[in-house]
Amino acid sequence: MFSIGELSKRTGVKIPTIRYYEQMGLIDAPERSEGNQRRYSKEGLQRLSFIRHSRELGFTIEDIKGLLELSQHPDKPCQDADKIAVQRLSDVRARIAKLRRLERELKRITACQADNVASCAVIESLADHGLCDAEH
Amino acid sequence: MFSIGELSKRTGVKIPTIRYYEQMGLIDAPERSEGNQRRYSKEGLQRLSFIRHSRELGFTIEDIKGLLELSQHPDKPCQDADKIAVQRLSDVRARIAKLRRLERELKRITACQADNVASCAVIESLADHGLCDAEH
DNA sequence: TATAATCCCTCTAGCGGCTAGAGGTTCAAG
DNA sequence: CTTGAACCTCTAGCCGCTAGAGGGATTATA
Repeated sequence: MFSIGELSKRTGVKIPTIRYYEQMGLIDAPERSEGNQRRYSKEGLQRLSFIRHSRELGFTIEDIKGLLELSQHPDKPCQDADKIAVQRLSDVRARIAKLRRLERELKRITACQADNVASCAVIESLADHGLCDAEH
Repeated sequence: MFSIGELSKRTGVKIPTIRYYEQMGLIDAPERSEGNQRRYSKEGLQRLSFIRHSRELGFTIEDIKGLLELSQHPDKPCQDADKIAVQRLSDVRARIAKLRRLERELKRITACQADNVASCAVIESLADHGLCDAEH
């Protein structure tokens, strides 16, 4: 049995966030001590680790609800889980592509050699979209 | 003189967002028509374009306030602007690196061949952090 | 056993950057 | 002059937390 603080340390999820997940229905309300403090079991720990890992991979709370639901039913086909993950993968790839374009432009912009704002490439580039190398 | 709708069309910034920027102090409150509707000048258009472009590059509202402030004072040194942009560049690079790690892991995960959840790689990988290829 | 330090509780509000909707007013075309 | 689109203000909601107030519980030490 862990207190919320211990659970937090073991999973790396902050205390208010754990309570938030409980509120959102991601984790079940755990047992309580006599003094009304939360007491978690090993299963609670595992479930929270699952959630944390999923969040790190960028799944939304709603995604995770679906994934958790699935993981509770090992006999079901896993296409749903796969679909969620594939969707995430394409999100991630799109974001990478977008950030790469930004990187290119920022790199160009920050090669500013001027002394004052009047001829500063940073300001100039922001002011005039037409100066950009690429669509973004 | 543009109405807010025209300004929106020309800049691609949605109407409520323009009003939001005004509220946040990013753009000055414009003149009004007799019937109290906003009327923008060319400068308003330029300023909003600047803002939009900056937002696309991921600068925060606060960053943009600083950049706009600078752009109003062409005689100032431009190191401040450069500093903001360099900071953004390193943010962007960090995010790209993180997303690349996620991509790798998601790619591995989504190569799921199983029929049911019990042996589904997606669920499995999320459940056990130890299975990950990389730190994230 | 007393007490202090640390933990935990609930509740409410705030963050950034918008977005949506209600309920009403103004503008421009025909 | 009428109609319909565009505009106005105001409030509340989105996500995923995070912070703080004002209190009670638990635990380590004296």
